[in-house]
Amino acid sequence: MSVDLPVHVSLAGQTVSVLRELVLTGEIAAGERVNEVGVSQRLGISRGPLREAIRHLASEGLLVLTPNRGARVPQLTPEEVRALFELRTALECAAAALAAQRRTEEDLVKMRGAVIRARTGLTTGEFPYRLDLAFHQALMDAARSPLIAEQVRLVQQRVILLRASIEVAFSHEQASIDDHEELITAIDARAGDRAAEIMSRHLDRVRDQLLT
Amino acid sequence: MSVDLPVHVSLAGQTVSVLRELVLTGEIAAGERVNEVGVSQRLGISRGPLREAIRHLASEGLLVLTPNRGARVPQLTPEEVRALFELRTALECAAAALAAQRRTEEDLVKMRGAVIRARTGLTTGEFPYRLDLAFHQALMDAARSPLIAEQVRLVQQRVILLRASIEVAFSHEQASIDDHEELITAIDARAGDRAAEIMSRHLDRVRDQLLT
DNA sequence: GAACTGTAAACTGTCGACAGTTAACAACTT
DNA sequence: AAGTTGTTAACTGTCGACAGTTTACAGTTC
Repeated sequence: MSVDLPVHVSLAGQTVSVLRELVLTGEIAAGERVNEVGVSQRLGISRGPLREAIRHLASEGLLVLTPNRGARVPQLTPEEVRALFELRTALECAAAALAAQRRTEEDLVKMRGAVIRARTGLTTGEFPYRLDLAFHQALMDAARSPLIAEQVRLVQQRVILLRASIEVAFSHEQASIDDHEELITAIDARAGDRAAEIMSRHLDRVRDQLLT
Repeated sequence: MSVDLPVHVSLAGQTVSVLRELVLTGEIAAGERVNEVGVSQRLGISRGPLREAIRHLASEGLLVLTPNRGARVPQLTPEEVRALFELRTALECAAAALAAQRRTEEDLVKMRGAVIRARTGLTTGEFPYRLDLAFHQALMDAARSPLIAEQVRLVQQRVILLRASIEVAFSHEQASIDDHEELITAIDARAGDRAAEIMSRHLDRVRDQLLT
């Protein structure tokens, strides 16, 4: 009988979570440098675990390292944003196609639920991108491809980093939800190619929103 | 006038290269554990930089970490190999389609050169996968998508890790090169969809070779 | 002889200090 | 006043040592 309780998480592991939140919420702004001694003292730990956390986030693309000059939060150029979305499109289109092959009825229920919550959330003024992510997450679950899912998660994180400094218009959110419904229809019909196409158009639109 | 000379590379950075080679060549076998004190002494460095290198390779999937139990070289199950190739297919099919859009005449020359070297290399008995990689590299260059290229590099590394303990038959190499020539034809014709299809079939075959 | 318990060795996680590099500022020169 | 050089402060890179955890083994019990 295994009661998985006081899982001792290393300081480095905890620090990864803390730092990630600081970066994603914009508390550490884009372009800002991460001072090792300063942050380690502020967190009450030594530099070792903090360094590990910094390196970890750098490997996720949430920080960029410069030799002898430490880490800073990246501010992407439009060209880099386009490259990021080429990667995202490759991954999520493939996932959409796989989801069309592998989805169960339960997967469809979850995806529809995410869309409904997004529609109601639009009016109640919840964080829109959280609701958007919930749908994409449900779709990834349906695709049943753990490695693609992990890479999608990493890319989406970097997109959130972009959004930290951008306001997205209401009409755009509306259009995204419409895309999601189209996607569900295609995945329901097991039309993989069409699902991939819709996803591609969807992500092109999202990218252009972020580039304005 | 910039003369890029004694670029001081950190110990951690050098160690990443050294360790990566040890893992990819199979000098550290699959399943084997990486002892921090042992390896650091063997390399003549302290545990700090080695730890950073280990974490780095872990983020690339070349090592797996277990809390309080260090790092070992992963030995993938057939299921994990399939998942890895789903990711690879997503990335390389997208790259093939992009290459069909963006390739220049120079790109085509380089890809053809890679195929020719592969054919001659087959008889002279060079490392086959090196020649295979050269083609895929040329294709990635033609796609001009730096982030996809980086991810492809990481996935291919993990495939090399698999190959470290597998012998590939001659006929399989032959079939791969044929696929490559088909790919060049499609990319030459700017037929993105067909290029993606060929790549998909190609990778399915490679995967099945590795799973035997 | 098999299963359990307690102890010791080996290893990972963390810390504080020192060394080397970079960047900013002040003083000096033209 | 602008440019250059020298100095200093801040920060990253590296190291060795200590603390806590895991694992292996010996001893004990049934």
